[in-house]
Amino acid sequence: MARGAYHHGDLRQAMIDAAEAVLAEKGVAGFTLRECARRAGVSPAAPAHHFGNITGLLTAVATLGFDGLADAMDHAAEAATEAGGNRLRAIGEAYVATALERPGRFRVVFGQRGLNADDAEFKRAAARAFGILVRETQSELPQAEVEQDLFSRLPPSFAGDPDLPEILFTWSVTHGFTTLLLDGQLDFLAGPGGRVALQKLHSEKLVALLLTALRTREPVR
Amino acid sequence: MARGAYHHGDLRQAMIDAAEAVLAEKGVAGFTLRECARRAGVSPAAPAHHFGNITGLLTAVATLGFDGLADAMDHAAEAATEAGGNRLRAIGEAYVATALERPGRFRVVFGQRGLNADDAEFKRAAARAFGILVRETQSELPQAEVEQDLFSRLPPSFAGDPDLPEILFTWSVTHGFTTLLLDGQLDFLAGPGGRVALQKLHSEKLVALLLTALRTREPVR
DNA sequence: GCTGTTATCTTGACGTCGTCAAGATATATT
DNA sequence: AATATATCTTGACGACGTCAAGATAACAGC
Repeated sequence: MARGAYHHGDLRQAMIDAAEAVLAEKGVAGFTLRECARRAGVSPAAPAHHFGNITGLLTAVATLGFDGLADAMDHAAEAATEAGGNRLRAIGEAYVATALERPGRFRVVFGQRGLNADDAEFKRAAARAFGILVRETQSELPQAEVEQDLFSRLPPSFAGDPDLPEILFTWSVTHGFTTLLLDGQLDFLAGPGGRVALQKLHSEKLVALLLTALRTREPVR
Repeated sequence: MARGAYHHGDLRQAMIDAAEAVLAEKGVAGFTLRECARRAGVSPAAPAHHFGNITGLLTAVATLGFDGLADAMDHAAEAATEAGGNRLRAIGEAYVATALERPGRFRVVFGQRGLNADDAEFKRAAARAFGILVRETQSELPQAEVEQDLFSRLPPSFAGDPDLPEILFTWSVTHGFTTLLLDGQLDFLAGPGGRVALQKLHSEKLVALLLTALRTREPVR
């Protein structure tokens, strides 16, 4: 018998599914715990045993969001290697695509509704996603003699790392574009189906600019 | 007698001040209309006449947010020219600094609480801020023969513009870093006073990478 | 300066929200 | 079979956004 299969069957999973659906439909602003419970067919107080409160539910969704990003990036990088493509471009595209595919998750991960940042699973997923970004950014840097064990000493104290600027640069470009696109800030630039067109612009042009910056590595004043 | 000075004096401004204070203290998640009304010393229904509903109030704050960004960028660019500095670096620094100074405004502008995107003032402020970014990014591009009237045909239909990738690249880097910093995603990288240190990293390193990419303008595969 | 009009704010109420305490019910354990 | 534990319901509480109706203050026309 499956764990958690009592009255409902698997309320924990049902609540997460409902939460993702509500988030995708109504966004973070329109998200309510009661509606998720309603969709799962239980009373409003039922989820408390599984998640504590609404923050716990959102943290669970955010954990899935980080793991989804990490899975997509890992898979994309591997596929790029097999196809002879660039790995960093692949993970950038995967980042944007994953956010567009499951906007509910992404909005929770980087949204303003409170999360439980102390949650162990959440921290693990976040560190994993960031680790992939670190690894792929470093492998794109011109200096070949980069210490390979840098990833392994994550997460404690990344500050002072010589590659930190480039890592944050990569994340900023990718995350910034994704956020602007997903939040509709770029909608005025494009007509119908505009987000897909902008997504194409990202993978064809913005990633090229990113790679240029990383490979040049010359101080500019 | 000042416009809007009836019973309260100037409820519209008082509500906006209260909203910014609440946003700065409790973030977007903890924001309520009733608390703002309480701080302004009026009943919960009073603001309706000035803003319609809570979305109207947030839209007013967001308008201030865009105008604040535009003011800061404009001022920084002018100061940079006088001091012999780089204008695009200056507006990037101003973007980050403004967000850190008034996180409440920034969180509303780019947050998940609903805004009224049709509001005329809001659209004007948004177009103004974006226009500055467009202008300064273009002036950094190597091709000197850029059509100078490009800014003036904002906002309708920016799509298809040859410089759009670079413009979005600049915005993505700047906005992405600001968002990650303000939302605490980078807190694990730095100790106490870490945000200021990361802010310094941005202006010293990330902007340099951005300028490198813009000035090179070579397709990278 | 008085009166009517308009703008502003209060009052009271409605439905919904998150959460809690207490009780009911089904599974697990012994 | 009896007990313990996990799960869910019920009922309630205060707080929320918003609305309709009424009160109050400022303005406008004469």
